Amino acid sequence: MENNYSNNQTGESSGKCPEEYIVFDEERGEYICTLTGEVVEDMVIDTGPEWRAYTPEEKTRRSRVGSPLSHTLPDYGVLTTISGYRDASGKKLEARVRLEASRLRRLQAKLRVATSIERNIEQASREISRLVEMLNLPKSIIDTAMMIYRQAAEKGLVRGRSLESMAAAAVYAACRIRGIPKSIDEIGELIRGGRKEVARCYRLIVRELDIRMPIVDPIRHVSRIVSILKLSSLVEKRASEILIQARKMGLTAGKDPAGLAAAAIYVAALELGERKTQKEIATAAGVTEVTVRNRYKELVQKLNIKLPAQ
DNA sequence: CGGAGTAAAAGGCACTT
DNA sequence: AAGTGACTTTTACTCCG
Repeated sequence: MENNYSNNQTGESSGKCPEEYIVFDEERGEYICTLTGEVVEDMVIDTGPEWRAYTPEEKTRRSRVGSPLSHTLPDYGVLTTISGYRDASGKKLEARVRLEASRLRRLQAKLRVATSIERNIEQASREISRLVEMLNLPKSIIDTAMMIYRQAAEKGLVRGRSLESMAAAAVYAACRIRGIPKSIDEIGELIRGGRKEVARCYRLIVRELDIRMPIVDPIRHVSRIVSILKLSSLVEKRASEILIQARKMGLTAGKDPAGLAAAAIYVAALELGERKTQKEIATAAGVTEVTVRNRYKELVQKLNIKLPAQ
């Protein structure tokens, strides 16, 4: 799996609750501190229907529905240019006129590129909206994704790649920026290229546009997984504690946040007698059993967690 | 079946030659 | 630009209670 969890900004400073760790939790409408995991401020915000984004019926939405992509790009390949050094009747043009013609030609070429980019962006907008809707993401993601896509398009990154994949990558990037824990797979399932394509385009975007990408806090995965498995909020709380502790010990750098969250939940559920199988947790988190095992073993060992006798 | 463990594959990143 | 190494997760097993 793509290993972009690298933790460059290892801000492991143990401040009380510095402002930069306070983060808005989209799914729950709360401000939480990612260091302590506590709710900083309870703000009842109506996030509309989006709050159901992470429920089990996700599965049922996996089907490929939505408007089919149209291949009817206007002007596809058939373009008019102001050409040559002869006029309509075939006479050679004199120098001045020729200069004028070449100026127009350049202008037209520029304009053509500009409008073709516009058209491309417009189509991408449809695709992005479609993805955001199918993933039940907040509408505001569309704007973020569009910003990213626009920059990519203007840099000419879309040329030669599928618009679909680039749009999907923009959506994923937007989620990352906003700290929404959507996986590349979830987005990849909705397009033809699949996860691999999305991942490739995403990396390209990040590299070429110099976007500094915040790593997704594993704690953000916790509430999602917990709600899928219908575990108690005690488990959620305890799992967050474990993750905070793990981060302090530098166990989180370079690891899949979803895997970490899954392992923490597994441990927490075990401790609190709300046992779930590794398999259940793994699939809910979108990782493998083995990953859960590895992470969980590491957590138990390095954090000296004593598990109740089974 | 759930859990534990493992070897081998595969992916992606930071290096070098 | 291909090669290498030190990572990761996944796949596909085996073994145990």
